[in-house]
Amino acid sequence: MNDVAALAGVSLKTVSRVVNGVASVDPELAGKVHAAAAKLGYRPNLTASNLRRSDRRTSTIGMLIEDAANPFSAALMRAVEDVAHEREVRVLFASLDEDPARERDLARELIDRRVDGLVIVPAGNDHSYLSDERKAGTCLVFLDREPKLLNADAVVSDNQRGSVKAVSHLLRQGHRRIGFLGDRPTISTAAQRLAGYRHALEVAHIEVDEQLVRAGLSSVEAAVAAAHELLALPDPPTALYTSQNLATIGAARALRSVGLQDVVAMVGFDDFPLADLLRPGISVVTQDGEGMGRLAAEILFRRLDGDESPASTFTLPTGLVVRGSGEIRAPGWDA
Amino acid sequence: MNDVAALAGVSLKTVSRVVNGVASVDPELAGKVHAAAAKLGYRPNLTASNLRRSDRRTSTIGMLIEDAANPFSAALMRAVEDVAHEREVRVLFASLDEDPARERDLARELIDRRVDGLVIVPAGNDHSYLSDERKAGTCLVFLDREPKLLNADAVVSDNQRGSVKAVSHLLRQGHRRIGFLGDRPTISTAAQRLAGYRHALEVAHIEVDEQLVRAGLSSVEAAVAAAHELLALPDPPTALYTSQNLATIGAARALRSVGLQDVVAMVGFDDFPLADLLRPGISVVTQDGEGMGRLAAEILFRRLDGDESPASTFTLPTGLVVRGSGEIRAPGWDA
DNA sequence: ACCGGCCGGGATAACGTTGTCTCGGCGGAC
DNA sequence: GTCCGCCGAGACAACGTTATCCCGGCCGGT
Repeated sequence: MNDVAALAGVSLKTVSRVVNGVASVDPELAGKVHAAAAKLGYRPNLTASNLRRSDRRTSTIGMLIEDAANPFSAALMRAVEDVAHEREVRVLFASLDEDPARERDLARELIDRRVDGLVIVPAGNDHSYLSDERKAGTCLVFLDREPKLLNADAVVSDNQRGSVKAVSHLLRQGHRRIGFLGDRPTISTAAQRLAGYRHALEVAHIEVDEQLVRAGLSSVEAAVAAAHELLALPDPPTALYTSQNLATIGAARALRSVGLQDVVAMVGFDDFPLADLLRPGISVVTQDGEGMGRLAAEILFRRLDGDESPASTFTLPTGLVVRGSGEIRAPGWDA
Repeated sequence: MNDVAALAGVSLKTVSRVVNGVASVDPELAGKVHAAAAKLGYRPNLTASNLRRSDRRTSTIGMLIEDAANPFSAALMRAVEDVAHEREVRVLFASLDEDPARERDLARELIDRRVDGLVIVPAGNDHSYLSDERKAGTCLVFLDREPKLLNADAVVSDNQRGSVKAVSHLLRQGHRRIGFLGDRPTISTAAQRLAGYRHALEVAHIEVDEQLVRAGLSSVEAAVAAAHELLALPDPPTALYTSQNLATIGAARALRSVGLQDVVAMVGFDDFPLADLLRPGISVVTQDGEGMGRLAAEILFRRLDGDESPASTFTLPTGLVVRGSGEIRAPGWDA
């Protein structure tokens, strides 16, 4: 910038003004500055600019997600990116792989990098470590899972109700022995979905058979194995509720490998591409990943624009998409 | 930092030393500094630190991709992130949606933000705008598509050979009328895949029927429509080669909607989850997205570590996964 | 013609940190 | 006992930009 000023024969400040497009600069001087900048290949240093600027904004937000390669996380990222892009804000991301320590370290680091705000799909169950940061003015929005031991905005799906929707649907087809496949209950969404399953059965006056409940599945392979175990029980379930994507895919795989896909009903939580092309199509409870991501980003930017209202949690409704697998009737049921 | 220094009764520089873990600081002073920092909730400002530091590294790389929500892009991102993470480097990303102007603007902006390097899945066909930046020392690695009018490293799939693999496989099942569905040929990978299709037919002494070639498909819906058009021809193809993910899904959808999935053969380029669960399973040519992403990132970091060897393009081989759809024989063929 | 106000541009400091230089103190050796 | 050397810590400048303040000139009004 110094060199540009020298070459254009103006002061440093005038170059700064021209670069920032301040209107009150003499067009002739501005032309000289532009010419000099072009000749020298001058590019402004946005990190230095940010350091000095009074608004202290980096035009960068951080996003901590479960795994960038996971389709649900990817949808959230893209939605957040789109909202940020409208404001010329870029996104710094990192995958957590469900590791609470990694969440803590990365959240701290991104804050130290002076991101304007942070969208977090948390891995841990204690976010009190962020309370100082929040007091210091960092904007935080939790996504998909609520914050624990911390007061902050959140956008989540109605996991429990979604579960109830899935299980009631199976109950309506006459099923009474419904298997549950899901992720580790330390993950709050997984716990809520399991709670919804229990609740739906309870309301229907069906006692939960703990043999049919397989939580703690964190891979397709684990889900396949668990589904096979359930199907091999002396009194196997006539339907499966798979409370997570990988569990759904694992169960679909397991059912097909033993040819039971038209016999055992199943409903999954969370949609996935091609679910409709399978035979039978997989019925699912849907959540609006794109909507959740957009909303989280919008809340974040509203906070950055000065919204000081109390933190709150936005719960987005789920839907039920009927494709065949969830409408398989229980044996001997003709309602 | 000033306040910490004051509270600890030491100089600014000593605080800096303690924060950066310089060994030669008196443990007693270090303790005081740590206590003061904790008391004041001091957090270092990494942007300022980076501005001043002599290595001029932001520990940030930029990544420009097609669309974060697209599974192939997502796999690339995750792979790059993993390599970066090992070096404590974070990733700033942006989706381009195949818009060359967006590519140019975002590349410039990320460079102005002083990312240490850039991994680009380019949208445009002229990267000469980056030649100044490259001369100025910015490290660039192109991913999935080679740079045009610019000398830079690249990691790509062997698209043409992969296409040949797919088409030859169909030829071996006796097919002579093979439809082509693909993306816009302005995208270099799409062009290479179309070239591979033409080449394979040429080698087999089969003239390309231009009626069977449908390029320019950029959505599942367009692919569905194009597939239906091909199937409605007076002399329809007996097999389809779909040279891209969305085209493959569109064709699978179209075939199933008219019940021809066991009659018309198909092979797709690029694998996708659940391809094996469909009936018939979809045979595909696979590319190693994770490997490509990792390699691109590794090349980038090698450059950042000072590798000055001439830029080169790394071409990764493709594989063929046989699942059923590609092994459907041509009518009357019993080889 | 003189004065006041307004506006464009320049000098200077500052943002929060680190590199460099220097100084002071302590210990060991002659 | 004195001197030298080494090591730990502080003072100061600098990174590349922008905010603030001020100055000078021009124009309009009296």
